[in-house]
Amino acid sequence: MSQLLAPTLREDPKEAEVVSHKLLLRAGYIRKLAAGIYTYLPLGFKVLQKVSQVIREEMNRSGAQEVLMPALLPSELWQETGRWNVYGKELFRIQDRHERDFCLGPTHEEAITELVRRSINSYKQLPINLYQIQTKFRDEIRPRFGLMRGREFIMKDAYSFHTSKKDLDKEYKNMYETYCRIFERLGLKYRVVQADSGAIGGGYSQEFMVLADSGEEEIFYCEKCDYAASRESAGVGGEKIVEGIGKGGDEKGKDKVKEVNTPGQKTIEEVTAFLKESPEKMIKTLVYETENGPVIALVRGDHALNEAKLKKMLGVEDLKLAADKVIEGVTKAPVGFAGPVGLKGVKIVADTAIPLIEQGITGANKEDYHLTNVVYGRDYQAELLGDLRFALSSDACPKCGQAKYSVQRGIEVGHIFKLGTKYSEKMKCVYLDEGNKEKTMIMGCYGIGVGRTAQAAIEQNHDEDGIIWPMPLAPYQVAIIPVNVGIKEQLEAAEKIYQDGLQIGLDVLLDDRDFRVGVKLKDIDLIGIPIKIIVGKALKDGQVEIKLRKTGEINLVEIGKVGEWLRQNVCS
RNA sequence: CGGGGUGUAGCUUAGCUUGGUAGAGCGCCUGGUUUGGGACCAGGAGGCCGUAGGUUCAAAUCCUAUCACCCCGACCA
Repeated sequence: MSQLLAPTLREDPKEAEVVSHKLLLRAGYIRKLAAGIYTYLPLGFKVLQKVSQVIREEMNRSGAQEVLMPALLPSELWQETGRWNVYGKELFRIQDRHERDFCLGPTHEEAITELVRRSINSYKQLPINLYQIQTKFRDEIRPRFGLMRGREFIMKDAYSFHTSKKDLDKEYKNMYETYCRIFERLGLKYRVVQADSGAIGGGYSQEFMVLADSGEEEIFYCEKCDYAASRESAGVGGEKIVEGIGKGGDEKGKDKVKEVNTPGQKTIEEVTAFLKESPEKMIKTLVYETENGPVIALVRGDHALNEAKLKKMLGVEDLKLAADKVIEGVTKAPVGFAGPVGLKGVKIVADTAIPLIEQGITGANKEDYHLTNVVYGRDYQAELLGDLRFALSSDACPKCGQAKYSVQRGIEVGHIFKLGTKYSEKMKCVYLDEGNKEKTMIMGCYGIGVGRTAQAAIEQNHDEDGIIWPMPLAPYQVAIIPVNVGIKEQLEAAEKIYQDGLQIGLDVLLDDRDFRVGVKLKDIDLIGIPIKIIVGKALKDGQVEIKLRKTGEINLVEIGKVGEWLRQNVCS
């Protein structure tokens, strides 16, 4: 240890905000080179290797084959799939001396598809699952929290190729189980959630979330059944799509629409305050632009529209809130007074909560006026009805109908996708089937953030003294601490135990630094080594102390039996 | 990209309002005393005060620009 580069810090570096980041820095695991770009010091690198090793073993066990692809990728491949243009600013682009375009790979669908289409042409060679553990590059809008969101980070990515949807389903399930084994072996508390597949695209996808309060995402899950989803994709249960309403029969006893003057009152807050009404009665009218023209989306005043859901409902690629000009064009009124009543020639869609508003309030499409007593079906009608809003914890589970969601934050450490033919089609990744027919391969893709997983583990396992590594992740499982290296017997005994530990095949660290014990113990605790073997006073009785980081439990063990103790307590 | 904030020694920072050429704690080096949970004494090394320009007799301090980093929002493993 006296030679190990593990520069521990007594104070928190000010660049860090979350505990896991502070601890990685303080305990000498990583050092920052630039925003979102880190050097892994010996300890940090060792932890990465531990994570990688578990991943590797489980992936291999599941039949996947390891490869290593280039990080530097030619633009041509990305042109083929169209992602050269779609990926946007997040892609690190560079040119070589001949001014040819390249990028630093943020993910490798193109590269792997290129490989497979060139080397596989028969159904007999399928299915196949190839993976790599490699550095990825993404020019993140905002790198943060150390390894949580870097611009350069290490990821395991796997890609599978199949002849049928059914075969993909089978491999997807296989990977799902593999991931469960990986995160269980790493000793992490996690949950699997339904996810939005985002830019990588394709169909079905699930995220593996490590539970932690500092997580960037909210997980909505049901305590009754196994339903869990990200905030992005959590469904809203309990509200039936109301078909019956609106064919003219249901407005008995309801007042006529009334126009009210609301000078300058534009936002939901302003209008509700002005009219002394609650936001649940408001029909929020949002104008969006899509590649198929403008669309009006309606959600309740106290709900937030989920653009991902809207996109899916409309089946469009491009979606953004309309510019003021467009809104004025559609509603013939200044921004802030839009409403669905009387609008013609524009597609209107609504959240399922909308028809349930008995007598709503909404913009009059006329400056400084709103309408009250608006009734769905009598005064306006949506072309499509569906779940369009972000779920709230008060919403019901869409799967079993349980009345309330539970919400907890989590860190996304793994993501599995059924890609389908999104890439293979564009890149003509085909094979010949039994009938000598050319078919497009069906793909799946499976990622794990390696550094992120390590950091997430710290987030879950630490105390005020530092990190408490789960055994499989610890850079060293055991630290041997001679209390005073000046005392020959202590140092020699420690060295002997060190050698024994190595022999058993453990990662052992000998703290031979000429410091006071207090300093050494503090450092080892900060670093998070699960087991300390303290060689000190008890040596004269032929004993050493074995102390557990997690519980503080101390065992006095005879020096000759240390090897046996370790075999029993660490190796198993 | 928008909003907020910070740049002074390896780390944490004082000084900036009210200009006069930099101070502390920790760490590091030397010697000594210590030695079971971040010891003590003595001595020492280390900073063109983020960078560039300007104002001034004089700038860490005032002004302008620029860069870097951190935090909050829209994106993602």
